[in-house]
Amino acid sequence: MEKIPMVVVAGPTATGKTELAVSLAEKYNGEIIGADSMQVYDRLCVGTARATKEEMRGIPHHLVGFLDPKESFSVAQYLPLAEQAAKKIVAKGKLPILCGGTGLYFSSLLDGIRYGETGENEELRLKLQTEYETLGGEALWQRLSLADPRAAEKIHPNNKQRLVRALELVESGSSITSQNAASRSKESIFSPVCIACDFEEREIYWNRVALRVEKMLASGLLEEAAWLFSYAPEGTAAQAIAYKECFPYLKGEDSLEHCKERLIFATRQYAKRQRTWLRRDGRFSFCFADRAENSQSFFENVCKMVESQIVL
RNA sequence: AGGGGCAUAGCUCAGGUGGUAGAGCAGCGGUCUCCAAAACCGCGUGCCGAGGGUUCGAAUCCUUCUGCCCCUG
Repeated sequence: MEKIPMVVVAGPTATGKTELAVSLAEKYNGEIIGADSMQVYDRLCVGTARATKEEMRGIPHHLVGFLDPKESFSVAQYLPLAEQAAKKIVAKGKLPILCGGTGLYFSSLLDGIRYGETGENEELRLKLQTEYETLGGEALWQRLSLADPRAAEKIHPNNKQRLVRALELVESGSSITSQNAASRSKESIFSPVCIACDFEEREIYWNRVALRVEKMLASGLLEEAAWLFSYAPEGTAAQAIAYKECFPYLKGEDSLEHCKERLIFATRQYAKRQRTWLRRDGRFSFCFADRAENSQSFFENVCKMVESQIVL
């Protein structure tokens, strides 16, 4: 089967992915598919730095802002939707442009991983979470190391989330984590050009982050956070950076200054993890905006790269 | 002007009676196969303000200088 050509625009937050993706879509007759675990939510615009109507410039965006913030969401649900969207775009004779910062989402999509067969077992998971609290991580880890030694080897006893998930798989009898790696990955249906937006000078990047935080506050971040806090304080959406940091202020537990500072730190730390992910993925070429003379030449360089690697 | 206090990591600070320094935060590196903007792991990055003295040995004691803070006029 013919592979689907795709441009992937990734990179840490606040590096200009959105703008670049829209420009590429305009130039190459494309449509954008979001690859962002938080931008999927409806009504969370400011805090997730979603493209505004004006910024989209009429380019269709898929998998962005379509989900109620009360709903939980995960890679497993994302992958089939993204694949479907890509196929639809290609069927229209257009170029799919994947844009977003969630490494697990875009890497899994590009690798053709299927999570579907080993679904989650809510009841068992809750039980295991309780056991983690009462028995301790070490005890659960021992259990995992008997049932699935190879998985245990890779998971630290302190890592509650992964430990519980691995045991959930083992004890629900569906499969074991270490076997999944081989069986779940199929051949990728995409032929991607992968671009990672970033800034070479850390100081320049940090200034952008600080500026963006100011802009968010000016655009009504606190109001959005207050709404989310009353509407869905527990779900996946409430974990998002920006909202999470606003909550202590809204509850009157901390000053706005302090929350702002913590938001900046959290954003920087998140960006660091994103870079680690991108480096490890290995498919991405880093494009440094602060290395180009201006935004025009930056865009031209990216276009050259796209054209050299993809048949349009 | 006189008296007192403080100068230690990027920041906030620990370092009884002398044995060349350590926490938190920040930072850096990493893991990742259904919460991933999550969760987790690893790493101290230092002319201890400057000079002189006492001592085998000074961040620690003495002294001078510099800078900041407080009090009295």
